[in-house]
Amino acid sequence: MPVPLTIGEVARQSGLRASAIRFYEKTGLLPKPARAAGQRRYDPAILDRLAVLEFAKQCGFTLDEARHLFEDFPGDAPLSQRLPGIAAKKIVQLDALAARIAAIKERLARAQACQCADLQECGRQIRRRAADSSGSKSAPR
Amino acid sequence: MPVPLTIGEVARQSGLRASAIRFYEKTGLLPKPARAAGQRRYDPAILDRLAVLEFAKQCGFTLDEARHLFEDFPGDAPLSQRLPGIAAKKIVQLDALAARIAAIKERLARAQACQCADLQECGRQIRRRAADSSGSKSAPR
DNA sequence: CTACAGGTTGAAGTGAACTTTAAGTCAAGT
DNA sequence: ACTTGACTTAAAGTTCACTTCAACCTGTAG
Repeated sequence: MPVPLTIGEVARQSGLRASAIRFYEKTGLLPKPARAAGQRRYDPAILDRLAVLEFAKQCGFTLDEARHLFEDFPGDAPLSQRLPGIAAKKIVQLDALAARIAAIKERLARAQACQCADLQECGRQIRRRAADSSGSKSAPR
Repeated sequence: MPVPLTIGEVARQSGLRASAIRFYEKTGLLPKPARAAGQRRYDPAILDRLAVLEFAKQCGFTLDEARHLFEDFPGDAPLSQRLPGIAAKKIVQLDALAARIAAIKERLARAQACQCADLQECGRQIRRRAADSSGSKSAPR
């Protein structure tokens, strides 16, 4: 029988706040632990579970997505079995985000080097470019 | 005298909702326009201003940052004069974000290919790696 | 016995960027 | 006169991931 942890000890060891742990439990991300005199007592394995949750959060999953990561699979399936479907979508999103970042850097560089006489002209040029790129794609006949 | 636009027309032409335009005005991002019978009447130049605002938003500036972009400089200075200070910081942020994205993709790929027997082992390995990379950097003596 | 550290709860608050709602005004068309 | 559509306002609601609050309970130390 592993030594049970109080919520405060789990918080210390995981780096989370106790309030976050309670919140995760309330929203179904964590199972309800045993109680001693009304207080939560956690199996140390909770720390592994929280690590997986942190991993998911750091990968940009919402808590809702993380819940699916836990719920939609048989009890102890490893990440290699859980991840494929959801991770593929996430990677597409990440690639899109990376592309956007590159585009933003380009736009910032351009704007910094603009030759406009005043701010209104900057606005006009931005509008012109927006109209160009959304209106007709490359070759109007 | 340019033809004044109602808020609805500005909304149509800018792609924003009227509520957003009112919100921007309330929070000081847009000047208070003239009124006719209580209704806002905009100089079409507002569209250029909104374009600059959209540009700033798309570059990842918060509305607060955008406000500074407008306020901290003499009336009509072009972006080339407004941008340098704030854009440099933003580019650093963007580079950091791009690096994080790359790191996330790597972590996702790793996790998809993990050899763990069960989810708890995944958690253990994540914890081990986290401890490794934060605890001692590269070479403990 | 009392103080105290830590735990418990539900409800409300946070911040960003808006949207929605309710109730009202106004000018033009029929 | 009446209806319609677009506008006006302040206030409250939305989403996400929590935190903070107020009021309470419990085991241990002195």
